[in-house]
Amino acid sequence: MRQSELFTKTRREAPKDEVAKNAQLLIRAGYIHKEMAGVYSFLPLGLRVFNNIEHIIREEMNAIGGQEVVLTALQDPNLWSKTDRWRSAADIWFTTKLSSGVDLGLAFTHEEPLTALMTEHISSYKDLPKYVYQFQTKFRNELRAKSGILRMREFVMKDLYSFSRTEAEFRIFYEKCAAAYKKIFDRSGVGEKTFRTFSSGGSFSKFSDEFQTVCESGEDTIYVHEGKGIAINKEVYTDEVLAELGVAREDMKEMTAIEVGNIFPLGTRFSEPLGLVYKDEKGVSQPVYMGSYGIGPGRVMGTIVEVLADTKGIVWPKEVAPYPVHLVSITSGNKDVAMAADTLYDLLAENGIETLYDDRDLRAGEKLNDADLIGIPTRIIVSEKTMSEGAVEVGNRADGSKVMVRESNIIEHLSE
RNA sequence: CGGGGUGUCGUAUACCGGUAGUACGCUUGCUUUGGGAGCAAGUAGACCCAGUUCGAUUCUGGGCACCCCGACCA
Repeated sequence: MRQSELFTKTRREAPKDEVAKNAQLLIRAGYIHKEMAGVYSFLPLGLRVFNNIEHIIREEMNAIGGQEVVLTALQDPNLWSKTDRWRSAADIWFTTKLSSGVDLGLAFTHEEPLTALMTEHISSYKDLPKYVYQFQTKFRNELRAKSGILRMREFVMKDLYSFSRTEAEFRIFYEKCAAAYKKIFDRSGVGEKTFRTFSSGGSFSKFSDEFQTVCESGEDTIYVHEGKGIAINKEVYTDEVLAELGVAREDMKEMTAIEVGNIFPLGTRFSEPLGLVYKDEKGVSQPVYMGSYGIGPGRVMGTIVEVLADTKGIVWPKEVAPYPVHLVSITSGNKDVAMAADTLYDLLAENGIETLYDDRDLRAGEKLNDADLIGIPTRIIVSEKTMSEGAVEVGNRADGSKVMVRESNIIEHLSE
């Protein structure tokens, strides 16, 4: 992608009404646009990052047997009445009406519709277990949207639902999914700071596991045992829980964190009222044992920015970066440099290396500052200086290191 | 939803009961060119509705929007 063609522009200053680091940097670098409080559009670079995160999640969900679907955002209140959630969740619903006057809801989660849907496909123990997931827009009427893209009113969530015969069978998948989540956060570059955290189960169950990324701008307080890698959410931080997890209060460190994912047992909370049952080996009807597993790719994106950005701008890990390589020409008005950079851009493309190419006719300072802000991991600079050495400069955004690489070796160097 | 705050060119800011200024951006020209360069000439602005006033961007009231703290958060 030639930067001269990219419709988004960087900004020197953040909008005055954005305080969250993630929003300030993502807006300045042209990744997102604020539509209104808690509602953001994703622009070309932002969408690429979002898609990369989605891709990681999709791969890991497929690897544990997930089957992808897309359910609807418009929801039938009748279904929600069966689980008694149409009214109980009223404060979070965005609701609307058909022209006939019938109430509709905009989905804020999908237990009800998916459970109801599965009754058409699950009837025998032979049909289980099954794992179904989607990336879908959720609408939540949060009383207060905040923290940029960390808490939005409209956002995409990956939600997976497991359908198992028994609690024991459910538990096996639950642990598999926890391991998959670990991989997802590792690949997203925040693995080191993300803890599986013992938490309350909200209205669904006694407990759940949240994945909490330690970060100053987090909303949650957790207690971490660094040696054992055990973390407990403040909401369930009791002597009883400490004893159960085999850790002592004095070894726990208080930290603030961002909840980037959670997994929890649903039991038969939804299968019973919605009639999702199967016949066991003896022909006896049994309710399906369910679990729920969520990650918001947008929130992961914001968290990466919060955790990894430095004073110059965003720092993307390789797998989520909008482009792996940022080619920057510093022409100083020299057409030969521009031509050499064009040639290198073509070479990279021929070798399947997706590149953001800053071919704009600007001074070096502006281009380099923009590159810092945008945060692509590898930067290649072509200038009079590098040409005189018959090489290009390859820089690392994260640690600031630079090496000169002969142009004939560049592809080999990048594929290392 | 309770409390607090803020609305001025595209962005960030200043001042003011009477002519709204600056920087960046953008346009044109010249110079410059490895860390947001210089000169010159342009471009563009008071959230909305009332009220007070000779006159309101400024004061008052209402609305709307946004931000922060709290509560809430499958």
